[in-house]
Amino acid sequence: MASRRGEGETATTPLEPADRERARAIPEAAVARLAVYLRVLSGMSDQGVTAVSSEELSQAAGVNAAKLRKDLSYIGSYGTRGVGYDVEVLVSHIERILGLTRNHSVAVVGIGNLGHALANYGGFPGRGFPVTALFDVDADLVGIPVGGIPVNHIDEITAVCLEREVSIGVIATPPPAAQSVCDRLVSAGVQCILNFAPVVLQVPDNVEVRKVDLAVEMQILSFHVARRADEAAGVSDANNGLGVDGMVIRP
Amino acid sequence: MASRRGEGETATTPLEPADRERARAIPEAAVARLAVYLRVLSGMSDQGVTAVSSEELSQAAGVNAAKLRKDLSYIGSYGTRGVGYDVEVLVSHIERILGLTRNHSVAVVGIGNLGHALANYGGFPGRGFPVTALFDVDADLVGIPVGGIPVNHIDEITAVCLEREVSIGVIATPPPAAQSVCDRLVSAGVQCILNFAPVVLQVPDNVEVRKVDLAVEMQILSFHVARRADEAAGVSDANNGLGVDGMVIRP
DNA sequence: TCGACTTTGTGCATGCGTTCACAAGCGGTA
DNA sequence: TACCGCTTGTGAACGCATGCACAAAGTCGA
Repeated sequence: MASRRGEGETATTPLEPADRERARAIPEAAVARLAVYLRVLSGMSDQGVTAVSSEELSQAAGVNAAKLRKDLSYIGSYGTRGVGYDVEVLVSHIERILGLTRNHSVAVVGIGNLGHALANYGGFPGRGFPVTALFDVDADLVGIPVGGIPVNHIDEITAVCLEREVSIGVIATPPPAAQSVCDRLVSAGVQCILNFAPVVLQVPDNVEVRKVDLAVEMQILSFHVARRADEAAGVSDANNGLGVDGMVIRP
Repeated sequence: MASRRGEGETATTPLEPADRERARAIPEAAVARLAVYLRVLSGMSDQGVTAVSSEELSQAAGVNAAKLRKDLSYIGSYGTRGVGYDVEVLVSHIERILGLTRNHSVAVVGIGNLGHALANYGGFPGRGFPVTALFDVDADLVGIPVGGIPVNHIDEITAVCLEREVSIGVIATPPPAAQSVCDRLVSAGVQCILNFAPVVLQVPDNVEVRKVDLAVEMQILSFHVARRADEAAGVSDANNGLGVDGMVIRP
């Protein structure tokens, strides 16, 4: 209702000024890793582990220990020298920094194969992201519940998103529809979009877009396959010097 | 056929030594963007566009023009100064560099919601990635075709992957099964893996893994929501310096 | 209480990727 | 043919992220 994000934001954690400053300084890459640490830590917590060292945690998360410590230092100093980190403490601080103390309701647009998969994900791994709205153009789908949530028609995006306070929109439509859907989400006040359509979305500056592009991922892998094959097939190492260091290699 | 990658690699484009050297020097980030350029260019090609300038192309791809030119320079100099690039020429060179001249057959493991979606993707947007094998543990699924391909039991991974020369494995299983599936794929000779399971996979050095982690993506978005809300709610800018002792905090 | 050992937090250096700015090169035109 | 304007290709500067190495700080045992 009237709880547009305008003012007090008192509903959630206090978020002290110092943290806010810190949050702004966290490198994007570190944020992504924090999310991974959080998952690993949650798993440990479930198994009754209460303390962990940077070495253990880094190994479980598949990163360098120094990098992990630096990442954690971005959110504050919550470790104990000589001992390590308290799992619960770390979990709660990472959750706070990542904004997981709020409830982010999610809308999925495009109930095709992928949309179904997303709708059934059921809040996504771990708590925190309830899917509260589904949309599609197809009239045959409208009204039918998927994963417990009824599908609305795409024309209702604005109304429904505002009503249910959707903060994250997921686009799983065919490419041609993506930009139009994106525009509607934006006009409904959605400021974060996760885009699965292979399209470069145009959005205002105040909207954050992340894209998941399967074709691109496959092609990157393809590149590596090709590189590997070339290395193997081509003269194993007879790249007889020249080049290597500097990109430049002119004929 | 004896077309294992052992020797001449005569089946596909010649790939001259100079290109091989160049390919090795292409930054990972640039490879990802090349894939995007390729899609944009393909779209232009379909619409009958034959030439394009770096400015136009960069705008369509959502990147900086200088960056685009540098990215293209990694694969060679195929533009014409004062004119721009020939769309077809660029398409074919990017395809070659990305290794899309070969056929990469794909195996999807885990035919749940996501697996269904992937199987039905039908070769993925654009040509080049035929899904040739599906696997699941569930005996009820085995034998039933999904997207035209019959599902095999997970125990058959090695045999089937070798037989169908699978070069890319996609893991869409629940988290606990992911590592075991990964190991099987690796032992079947699969050197590239796209992992949708929220798990950090352990693989030998010669295997390339890319992961798509929805939870992480959502959490990154959540972080930005939180940051935005804080900026809006918190005294608009009264971050009156003195941000902790810490580093950074620029005026 | 003291000392030895362990692990964090971080200044610093290194390397990679992005951005800038401009010379080189090409087509069109007189 | 010679000039002019446009666009590419790239050297160089910059900035961010990674990794190293060590001092600071805490625990544990004697």
